Amino acid sequence: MVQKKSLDNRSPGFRVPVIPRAPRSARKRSLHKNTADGRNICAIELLACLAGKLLQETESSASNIASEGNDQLSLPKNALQDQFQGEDKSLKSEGQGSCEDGLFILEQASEDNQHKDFLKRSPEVESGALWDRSSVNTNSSCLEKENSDDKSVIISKSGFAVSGDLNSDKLVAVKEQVPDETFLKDSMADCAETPCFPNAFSSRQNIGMVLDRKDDDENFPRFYKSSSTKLKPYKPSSHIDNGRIRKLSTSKNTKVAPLRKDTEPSKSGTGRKVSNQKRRPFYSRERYQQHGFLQKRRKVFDGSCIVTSDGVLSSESDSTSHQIGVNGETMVSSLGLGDRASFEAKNPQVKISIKSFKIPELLIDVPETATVGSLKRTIMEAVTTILGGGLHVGVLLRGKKIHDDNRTLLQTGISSKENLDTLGFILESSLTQSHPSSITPQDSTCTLPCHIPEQLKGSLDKSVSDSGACDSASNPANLTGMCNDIVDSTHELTVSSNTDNATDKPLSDSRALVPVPEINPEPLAIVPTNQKGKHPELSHRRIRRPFSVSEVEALVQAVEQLGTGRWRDVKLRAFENADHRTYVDLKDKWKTLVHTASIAPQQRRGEPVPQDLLDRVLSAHSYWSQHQSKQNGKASGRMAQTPPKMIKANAVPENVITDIGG
DNA sequence: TTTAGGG
DNA sequence: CCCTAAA
Repeated sequence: MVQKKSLDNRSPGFRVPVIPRAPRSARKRSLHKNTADGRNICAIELLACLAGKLLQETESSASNIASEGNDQLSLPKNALQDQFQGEDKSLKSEGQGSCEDGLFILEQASEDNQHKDFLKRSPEVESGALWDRSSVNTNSSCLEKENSDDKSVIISKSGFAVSGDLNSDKLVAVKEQVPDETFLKDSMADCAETPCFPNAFSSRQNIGMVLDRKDDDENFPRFYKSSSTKLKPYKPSSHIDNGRIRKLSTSKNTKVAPLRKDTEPSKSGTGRKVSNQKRRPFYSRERYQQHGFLQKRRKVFDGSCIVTSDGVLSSESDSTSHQIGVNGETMVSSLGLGDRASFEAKNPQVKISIKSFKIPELLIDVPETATVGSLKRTIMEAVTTILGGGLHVGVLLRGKKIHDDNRTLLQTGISSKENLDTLGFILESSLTQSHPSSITPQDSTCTLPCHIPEQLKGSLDKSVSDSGACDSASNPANLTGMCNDIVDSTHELTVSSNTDNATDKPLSDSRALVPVPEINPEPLAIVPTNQKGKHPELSHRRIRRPFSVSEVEALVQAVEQLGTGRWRDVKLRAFENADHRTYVDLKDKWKTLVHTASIAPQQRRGEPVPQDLLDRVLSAHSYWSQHQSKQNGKASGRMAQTPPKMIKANAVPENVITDIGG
């Protein structure tokens, strides 16, 4: 996108990068929502768990569909209804709500076989199509109402959105009514050989990504409280009109994006406001959240098949080992009830089943005119970037992080049943400078292991606070609803270069990503469904968006030519279309660039900036320091006389320090 | 609004 | 990135 401005032909221009959200900048804002949320999560997961069991039960009795790796668990309508009754009801009704409630309905008229087949070996697996499908399937299995010819699946964007009435306790109770483990075990045995899911889902950690929109604080509460309505992904017109949106969006840079494609570039403005008025790339926020999306799937584990709802529940068939279900950020485990004796006798093994990992929050910025296809790719890029950017796993036991990597599981207590229940894993971004803040044990707001790591909280908070920024973009429907065929050729959203570095390795893992929910092929008008403006004061800090190398390049070039002190011009010149970059940002960036260039490479952080660029930074910096850019610029109107780069390069020998990096 | 700097 | 004093 962006980069319309020709940078003198010399600059390759830059593209607005898709930057994975760096947890590092997690701002701890109010945590008010967290507590409640955390509870709900548990409730949700519990319910999901229940559903899983029920499902299992139903399934087994109804003959095994396991014939060929069908990952789609179908759950007879009745079963669900009966079991959930009230909850179900509320759920459904909620599901019918507008997208604001985070629920979508998926009309899916396909046969299991198709899906199975698809999942098994679809060439699209790599393209992201899998995401769509898997999402569908995954979700389908959660709450699926099966009809003779078509199914309606209620999907929760942000997890199992059961009614707000449910609380942990209640759920716990419910859970206990579920068929015993043995039963489950048996029923699951049938599908033991079934490749429950594509490779990605079985042997390696599953990564679930929840694309969700958190428009504003209201969302959380609303999400649970729900009330009414019919289902539809979104209503293009039922909400605020564009004008309204725009108005609302102007307050802060990171607000809602206008739908319209608009108009011509505003001639003068460059500041945030102006930017907003101009075409503003819709600001999307995909965040994974701890709501724990309802993803139930089967897993084959040494002949046993575990059905879990995000790790809430897992059963083991192998008495000599433990199986631990991992769930997203936090994972829950349950130790089989098998006899311990034989277990200890042998060389005990701790089996850990990671149901899914949620990837850190993603922030994607794409133009309104971007196609769904490109959006998909963008997301994929972002995801791979995150994965490749250096993720490491953190192990939590009883809410505490285990730092000693050399200790054995036995030593750390991970092998003991009691502890397994409190075992958790968390993905942490290496990009995050933040020291893995140890999770506070007190976090366990709920009875069950539903620890919410600080980081998570942070991001949650952030999302909440950033609320305004999100919007439609995250509307799942927009993300995956469309088919890939539309693979467009518009490169508007080419992902930034900074993804390059990391794309390699993770690529292969991309399959493991389990995006989530979504769907509903509908026009993707990006409709900011929420009207914010609620708590302006909560207004947020803009999300951190590291400059990509190309951006830096563009900046450097512009400064070389314009000099420092003319940020507005720089902005206009090189970042006119980068609405999220204000001249202040550019100025700040330059500031940091200068600093970066002055320090040893080892001290630098973040995506490394090519040394040559840094050299240019120093050159330009020193040059303009002596040449009062302002004066020159104004006076000559053109700085031809004071050619930046080249001249400096030669004139300023200091630059030669290049390799040293300062 | 834009700069310039400190936070 | 944010916040602001100044210009």
